[in-house]
Amino acid sequence: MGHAGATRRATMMDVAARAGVSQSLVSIVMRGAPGAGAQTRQRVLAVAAELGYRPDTRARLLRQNDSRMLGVVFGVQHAFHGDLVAGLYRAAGPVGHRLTLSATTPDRPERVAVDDLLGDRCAAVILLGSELPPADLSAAARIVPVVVVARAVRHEAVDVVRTAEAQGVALAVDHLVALGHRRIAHIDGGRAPGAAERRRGYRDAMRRNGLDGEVRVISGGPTEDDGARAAREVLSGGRPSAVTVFNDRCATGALQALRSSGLQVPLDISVTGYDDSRLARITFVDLTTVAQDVDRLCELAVERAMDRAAGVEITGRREQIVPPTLVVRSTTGAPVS
Amino acid sequence: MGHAGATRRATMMDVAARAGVSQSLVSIVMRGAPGAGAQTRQRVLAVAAELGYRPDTRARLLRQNDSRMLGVVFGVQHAFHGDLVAGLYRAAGPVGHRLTLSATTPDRPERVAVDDLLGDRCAAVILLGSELPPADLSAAARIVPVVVVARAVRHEAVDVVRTAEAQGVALAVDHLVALGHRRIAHIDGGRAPGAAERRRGYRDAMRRNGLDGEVRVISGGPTEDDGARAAREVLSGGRPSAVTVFNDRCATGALQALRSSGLQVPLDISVTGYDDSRLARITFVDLTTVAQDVDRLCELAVERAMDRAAGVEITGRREQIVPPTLVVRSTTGAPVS
DNA sequence: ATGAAAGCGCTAACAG
DNA sequence: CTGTTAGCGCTTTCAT
Repeated sequence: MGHAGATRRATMMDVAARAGVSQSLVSIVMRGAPGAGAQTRQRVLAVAAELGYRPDTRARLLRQNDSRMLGVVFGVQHAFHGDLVAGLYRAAGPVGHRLTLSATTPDRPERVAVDDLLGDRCAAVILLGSELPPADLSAAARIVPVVVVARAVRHEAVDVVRTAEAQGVALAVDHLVALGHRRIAHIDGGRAPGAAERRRGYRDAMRRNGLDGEVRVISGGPTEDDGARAAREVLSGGRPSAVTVFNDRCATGALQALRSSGLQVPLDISVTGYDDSRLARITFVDLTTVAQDVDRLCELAVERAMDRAAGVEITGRREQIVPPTLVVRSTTGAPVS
Repeated sequence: MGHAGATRRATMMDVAARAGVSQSLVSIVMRGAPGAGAQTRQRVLAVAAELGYRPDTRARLLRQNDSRMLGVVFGVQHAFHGDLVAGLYRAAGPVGHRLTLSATTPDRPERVAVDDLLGDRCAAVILLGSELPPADLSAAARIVPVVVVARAVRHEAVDVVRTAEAQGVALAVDHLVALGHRRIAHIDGGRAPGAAERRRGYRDAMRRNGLDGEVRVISGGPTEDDGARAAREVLSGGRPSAVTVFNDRCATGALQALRSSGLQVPLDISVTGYDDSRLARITFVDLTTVAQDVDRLCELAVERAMDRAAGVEITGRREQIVPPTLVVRSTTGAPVS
């Protein structure tokens, strides 16, 4: 057996008829509102279960005209976005909001994903790592409140919640300096999101530690292969005692290349990553890395989205910046020097 | 400025009033139906754009009472599910169906994700790698057609679309045998989904190749750490010349452990993975692996879901099995022997 | 080519 | 405690 096929789904009317009550009473019972007798309630619930009845969320929202629903655009093949989506569910549930997801994929550009959401009458939309051009951002923001997470977009019409990227790299540099390192290089992320700010964070931190003369940026990228390539370049130019890397994937690639050229980590060279992704936590990688505060980012994003949707007056900056933390593992140590 | 805040979203009525036509005409124009003058059409479209108007998908579906919408439950932190979701969008778009996503996360069990979808009046739901207990599966299937993808659930009420897991490992074994290997071990996935069938595929393939005596299964698991642990065990017991591993993550861990104990891959030992994940494609991993046919899996899943939703009579088995392919890269080669 | 009116499944007054 | 009624924003006859 299985599902009947083209059979109509049960409605409140069906339940009402079968339970011998009015449709409004069924409504009251289904949403647990006060105003129904205990046994009526029970009978209705029994019939509903028997019929496999589920209230139609859309009809409900349509009527209430208050969607209490947040749209989320995310890259379904982007691991960090997965962590953020999980955090958003955690943040939205307790405050009574649902999430409706719209994914970007290689064949489904962000514009399409956002468009989809706009038809869903979300109270607000949250864009993870948005790369939408300003014009599209404006267009969306005209229709619904827009909150961008984990991307430093500069747009007067949208709210932004993101990590203090520069500070993350600074934490890594300070940690290495405290261990006694001076020749600290940086493998950057090229034109990847956040790369510029992390690069700047490295430069500033080096300067702040009086290491202007030691600044050395090697061009890398977001992938393992970028890291491996960059590592080979690092070695070819008077080896530093430590290197801060754009992200964990890139750092993993660099680690691999470093080790396969005979170096010991962290004995000969220390390495830090960024993201605290699952990659970094693998026992034999065990990478010292910078962790973004996912829960905090998500809480702030949901809160801001709800406030905008409710028309709350917001004082202060549209950009909220969350500090990262350093997770020390085993790829950093004192230099032998 | 940004979004006005608690302002009401524009409706068809607003557009109609501003354009000086009836609401029905706006409806005709917005969905591109025939029956509107060219200049009227233009004026309406102009007003809609000016007002930032978007038709309400929910109201539309509610009225049409034909959702043309497929619900998808997926693990948002599961990389392979990301690939499948991308494939589902590709498959559903051309046949005029939308997707509505509901994610499982560490705090959001599959039951909750499915429940959410049931209120959305999807025509059918597609469950990726479902681990729902039979009772829950039955409950869902009573309400809406259910298609499970990438998991060999055995349930009379649901359709299944999955890869011929056993065949995948058999491809790997045959490839190794063709290269001249005989001592081929298998690092399994423990109790992970698909592990049992892949283990069986290994055993059968060995037998078919007359290598019953060489069968050796080492208990592993789905993660890199599992692979590393298993690899150390492999080495401690009379080293095989090749090993087929449960999945790419596990294989990567095994590779790492093998190499760090001084072995050359594939010179001293060949290794195969499973999944053809991004991991396998990294240049310095470059893993020979088994690829699932994502597009085919998704096409079949969407087709089946639509057929069930439309009440099409389905003859033949409820389970559709898609053959995998072997992707030969550089972790396999002839044994030195 | 255009408009009026009914109703999708539900919630929210309001009556009894 | 229970039923009646009026929409939410849209599509869809059916008139005009």
